Order: sequence, then C-alpha cells, then structure tokens
Amino acid sequence: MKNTATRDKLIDTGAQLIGQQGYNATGINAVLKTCGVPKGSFYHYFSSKEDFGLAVIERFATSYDATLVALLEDSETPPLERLRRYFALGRDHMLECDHATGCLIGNLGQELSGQSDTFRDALNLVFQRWEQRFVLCLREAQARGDIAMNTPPEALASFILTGWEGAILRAKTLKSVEPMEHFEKILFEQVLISPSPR
Amino acid sequence: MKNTATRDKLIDTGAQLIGQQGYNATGINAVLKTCGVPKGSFYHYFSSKEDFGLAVIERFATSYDATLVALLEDSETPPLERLRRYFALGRDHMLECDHATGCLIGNLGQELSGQSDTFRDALNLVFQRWEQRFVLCLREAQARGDIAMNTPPEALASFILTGWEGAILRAKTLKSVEPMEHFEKILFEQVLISPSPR
DNA sequence: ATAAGAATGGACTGACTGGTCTACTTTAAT
DNA sequence: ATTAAAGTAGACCAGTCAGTCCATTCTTAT
Repeated sequence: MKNTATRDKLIDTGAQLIGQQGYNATGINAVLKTCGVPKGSFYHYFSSKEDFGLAVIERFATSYDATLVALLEDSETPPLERLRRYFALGRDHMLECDHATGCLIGNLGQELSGQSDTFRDALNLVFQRWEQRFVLCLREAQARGDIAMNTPPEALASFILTGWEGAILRAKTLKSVEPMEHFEKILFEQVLISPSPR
Repeated sequence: MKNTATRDKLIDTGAQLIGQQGYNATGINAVLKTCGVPKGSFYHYFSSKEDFGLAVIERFATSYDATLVALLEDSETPPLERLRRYFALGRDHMLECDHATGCLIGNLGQELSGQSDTFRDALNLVFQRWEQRFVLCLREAQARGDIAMNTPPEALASFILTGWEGAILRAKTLKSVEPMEHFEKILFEQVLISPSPR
C-alpha cells in the first residue's frame, strides 16, 4: 500500500460530505462520484463503510488535535486567552460553512452513538482527548491564579466541552452564532473568574 | 379522517425508532413492521416521510411542552428548584433509555438542520419555545432576588439550553450521566447565584 | 338498505444502498 | 525481462429505500 493519494482523497471527500449530510445520508457512491474514484479502489482501501467512517474520524481527530495543541499549549499566551482564541476559531468555522457543518465529531456522536458501539467508542476517545487538552490549559490558569481552585479542572473541562458542543448544535438550527457568543460570554464572566472578590 | 388510533400508533412508533436510530436510519417499513400497520395506511395519513417526521416532531414537542409547563411554572416551588427538577427529569430519562436516546429534538437538530430547511425551521421553533419557558422561570428568579440581574434572562436561557443539550450529547457517547451532573453543578454554583457577596 | 368516503391491506416499482467480482493496468523488486 | 503485488476500473448483485396503486373492508350519514 504505497499510493495514499487516492485513499486521502476518499477520506477528505468523505469528511466533507459526512460533515454536511451526516453518515447515514452519505452514500459511498456519492463520495465516489464527487472525487472521481471507482468503487474498486474504495474497497481496496477500506473493508466497509464503517471502516471508512472510522478512518474519516481518525483523520479529522488527528488533524484537529494539532490545531488544538497549537492553540491551547501556546505558552506565549495566557491560558484564558488561548481558550478565547479556540472559541473564536469555532465561530469562524461556523460562519464559513454557513452554519451547516458544525463539529464533525459532535454530529457523528449524536447520530451514531446509539447505532454502533464501535463508533461510540471511537468518538468518545476523541472527546476525551479534547477534554484533556482543556484540563491542561485550565490547570495552568489555576496555577497562575486566573481562575479559582475550588472546581476541579476535569469538571470544568467537561462543562466547557459540552456547553460548546451544545452551542454549536443550537447555532446550526438557529443559523446564527448567537448561542456560541452567549455561551462564551457567560462562561468567561461567571465561571472562569478570578477567585479574588469582585 | 376520524380514526386517529392508527395515526397515533404510527407517530408513537416513529418517535421511538427515530429517537433510537435517527431519522435517516429509520425506514418506513421498519416503523410499519414494528406497529403492524400496512403501508397503505401510512400514506393515507402522511403524504411523505418528511411529513411524517414533522408530525413526530410536533407531537413530541406538544407533549413535552406540557411537562415543561408543569415543571417550570409550578408556582408552589421556587424557580431555581423547578430548574433542578427539570434537570433531574432529564437525567432520569437518560438513565431509563440506557444513554441511547437522549433528546429527540436535539438529535434531529443535529442530523437534519443541514439537510432540510423545513426540518430546521420546525426544530428551531421548538427550541425557541423551550427557551421562552426558561426565560419566564429565570425572570421569576431574578424578581425574587435568587439570581443576579446583570445577565439578561434571554442569554441565560440560551446558555442553559445549549449547555444541557451538549451535556446530553456527551452523555450518550460516554454512556454516563456524569457530564449532565457536571453541567448542573457548575451552573448552580457559579452562574445561577445570588447577587449578594459571597 | 345503500351509497360514499374513510381506512386497511399489501403487492409492486424504480431508484439507490453497501458490497462483490473479475478483468485490467501500473509499479517495484528481482 | 519477468513476476508478483498494488491499485484501478466498473459491471453487477441482493437487498432496501420511499413511494404508488388498487382491491377490499369498515364506518357513517342518509
């Protein structure tokens, strides 16, 4: 297996179509037609649609994790400012895709968690990795005294991830990033606040 | 059109299957087989699968709204306590369905918002109605001085709805209500707090 | 009693699904 | 140059999809 160009093209196209339409609504033939690859090649690289879906998830998670590290572990920037940049990036993405795509992992989590344990496990791992990135960033913020120590960073990270995913979902049905802005505003004004008295 | 029993049975079964598997993954034949209704009857009551899906949404929204009113407009109970009961109910539901179903409207919002504007509009309306219920409850809490006045209840309601929906999504992939508990805890400890100094 | 329409029952259709199969071409090692 | 494997190509398969159609039965108003 040397030539990964075709495989990559399939995964990229798949990520795009699945992001837009969901997993079940995206047929293999549609992927094939979009990127001009014959079916024989598809089943040369992937043993099934599920296998393909898992590859799409893995690719997305890896590439996104790099972005996340670059943003959340940027020691030149204060931790809370890194979080703000993360949210800003998410808002930009949402506007770019005209509120249609949202978060691929969130979409698939919603669609496939009840359908296949294999998918659920894979998506859960991605979420957990993301949460861990948040935890590290929040610990730094606590160490600097930027936020209070009384809430464990693990709980905060869970809170942030779920709130953000929910805001993305709501932004899709509302066709507006307003819910994402509300979330960010309240999060920074009332949750991620300094322990010193106001 | 007198006999609504068959129609109701179709909608109930549809809500159940769509809740478990999603809209696209739920075939009409599966619904028919599950409740033992022939196809002729289906297309007697519904003009298409989309029409059916909208009916499922409407039915669910109506029935759920009644629950919501009973919970959130219960003047015998302090507003914040009503919210806590709402969250407790959601947690119960999640455990009942073994973390598989979650919130039908949230599921469909994720799956169909990018697929059909008709569905998106319908689901958006449901969300907005829910948010409005939260707004009323939060206004009462503000009037009683239970929470601060400085954040508009509309923004708070959006925050609560999105955070909760996100927690449900995360609970599904994690197969645990822990994210829901984290959300509730932080919400009540750091967001819905009295304006008086700590 | 009868006629009309509501509702049931299910065979059937064409399009499309994921997946298989085999013939062919290209690449790389010897 | 030969050979084996990697990769391309697309016809084809059984099954399923939403949706159509029509004969039949039930209900109700007259």
